[in-house]
Amino acid sequence: MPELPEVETTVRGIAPYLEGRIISSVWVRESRLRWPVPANLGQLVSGKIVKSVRRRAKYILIELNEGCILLHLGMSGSLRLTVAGETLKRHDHVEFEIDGKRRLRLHDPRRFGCVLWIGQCPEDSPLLAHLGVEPLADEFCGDYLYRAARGRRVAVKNFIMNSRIVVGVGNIYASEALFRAGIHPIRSAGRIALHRYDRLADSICQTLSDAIDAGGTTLRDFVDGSGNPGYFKHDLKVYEREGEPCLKCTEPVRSARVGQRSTYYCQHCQR
DNA sequence: ACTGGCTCCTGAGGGC
DNA sequence: TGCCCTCAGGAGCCAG
Repeated sequence: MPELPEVETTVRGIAPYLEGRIISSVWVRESRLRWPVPANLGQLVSGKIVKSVRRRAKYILIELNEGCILLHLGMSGSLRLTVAGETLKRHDHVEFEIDGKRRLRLHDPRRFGCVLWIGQCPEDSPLLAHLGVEPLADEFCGDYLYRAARGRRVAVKNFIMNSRIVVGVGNIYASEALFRAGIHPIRSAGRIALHRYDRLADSICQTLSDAIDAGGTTLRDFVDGSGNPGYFKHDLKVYEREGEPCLKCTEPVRSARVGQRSTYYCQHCQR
């Protein structure tokens, strides 16, 4: 399931094959994604030059010489570079042809993803305008989290998964970062000291960076732009390890529902 | 202003 | 073997 590291891995993988090139054709085989793929997507982007491919939160922005393609992988999406003639798979919903040869193909079984076109500056679009800070940016630090948490009673796990506060921390990495920081996932966000937020910010940053270095986490079906899985799964300390020994203290890892999401933690190491 | 719950969707896995 | 049920999850949206 694509979280920030998976999206970053995808962007790095496809950017060299898109930037400076022309989108020659577009095929939309299934337009019923999270929001309908614009019926005139082909007209809007065909013949346009790709200026840059970048990431904001978990959105992929393909900026053209006119307008911008906004993509989201939802939870089962992946983007692959391929060539004409490669067998289409079920759920290959949208395909872009680059320079008349290479193809960029969106595969998304659960259709939680989206492919939209934005005419304005992408950061001003409603989907991006209210997003919080990037966890790998300089302004993300313990002090920022501490200030944002004043007066908040929500569980800290939900707090760090709130994209208006900080983007890109999904369910897997939220559990992992809280374990690394020694903070219990259901502790109230407003009742955590500054020095513990310093540690949490470091943990979030470190966990995400490690996952990017490993090419993302392939739990079930994630593959990067070349179709390769990620290897961070082997580095997960608590996620999906219920009943197995904590790697710090050997107590069994516990699981609980926090905000309708499965959450993993160590009762002994996290307070 | 916050917070929690609902919703979209398909495929995997378990029970019988 | 096959059917039914539950669960997984990103994030916008809405009601309280």
